[in-house]
Amino acid sequence: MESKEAKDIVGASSFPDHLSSSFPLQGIFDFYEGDKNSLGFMELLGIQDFGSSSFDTDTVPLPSTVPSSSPNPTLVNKMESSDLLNQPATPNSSSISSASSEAANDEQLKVEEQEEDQQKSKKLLKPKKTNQKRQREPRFAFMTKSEVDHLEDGYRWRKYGQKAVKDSPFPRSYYRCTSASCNVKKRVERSFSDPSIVVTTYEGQHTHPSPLLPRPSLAGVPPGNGTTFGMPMQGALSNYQHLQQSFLNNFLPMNFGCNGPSTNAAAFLHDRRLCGAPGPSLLKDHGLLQDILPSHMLKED
DNA sequence: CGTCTTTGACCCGCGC
DNA sequence: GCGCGGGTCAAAGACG
Repeated sequence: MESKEAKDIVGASSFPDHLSSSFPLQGIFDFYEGDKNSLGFMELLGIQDFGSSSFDTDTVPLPSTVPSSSPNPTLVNKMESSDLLNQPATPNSSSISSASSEAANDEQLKVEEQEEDQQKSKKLLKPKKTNQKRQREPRFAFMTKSEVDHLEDGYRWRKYGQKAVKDSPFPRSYYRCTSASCNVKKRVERSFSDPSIVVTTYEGQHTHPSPLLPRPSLAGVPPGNGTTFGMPMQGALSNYQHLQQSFLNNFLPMNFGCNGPSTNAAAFLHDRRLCGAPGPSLLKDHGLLQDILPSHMLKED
């Protein structure tokens, strides 16, 4: 497990014009670690939220399917074509999980019966723990330009599988959070057309703090401190709340510790998370967006 | 010895 | 129904 800590944002790139107006979710900025030879070079290329409904298995299509007409053809085309932009954006994603659990209760008996049947008919096979239709957690993917596949994110992961990806020479790795009772998974795969790009897809949200990230300064930080960065407050963006939360919960906690000066956006994103009240209520403004997007992009007139 | 990775087999959903 | 591909399981091995 390598340690990859982005030290600084050397520059926040501006968005392509065609993106800035059509895809508010995308954040493109660069992180560089001082020593690029130590695997620190990382560039966050894009963020994508998949919502929480059932999903297809290829939500992050490989660049090979994308015409290369832009500086970042994969990302651009993918983001624009993704129906995530058109979906209800699950503003009340919590209702989904509750509905799911009710459905799960409802199906419990059927499931148990099916389990019995299955075990009878497959005594020689490994008994499945459940025949329940898999309930998918909200997923959240982003692309990073990195030399390493498995980016350190502050949580401990156990690799439980690796599969070859169709039409790609690079395998996809499957990780699960090692914390008991935490059901978060992540998939890591490298882009085919641009091997320097790593696509990381998180599924679910951590139910525990980062085990690798000491937070000595947390107690000393007044709540609401996240608004002190001078970013413009914009209108509510509830559609993105779960996206932001996923991002904060899953990715940021570690690459950017909270001890250093909050001179990089990710670090102060992290501070926001730590200092603010947990939950969506924190993110009444643009939240993540206002953090990663250049301020001029947030002005929507 | 505990933890993690590897890897082949299996399960499952989906498209044809 | 069948085949394909993605996702998961779990035994075995590696490693510190």
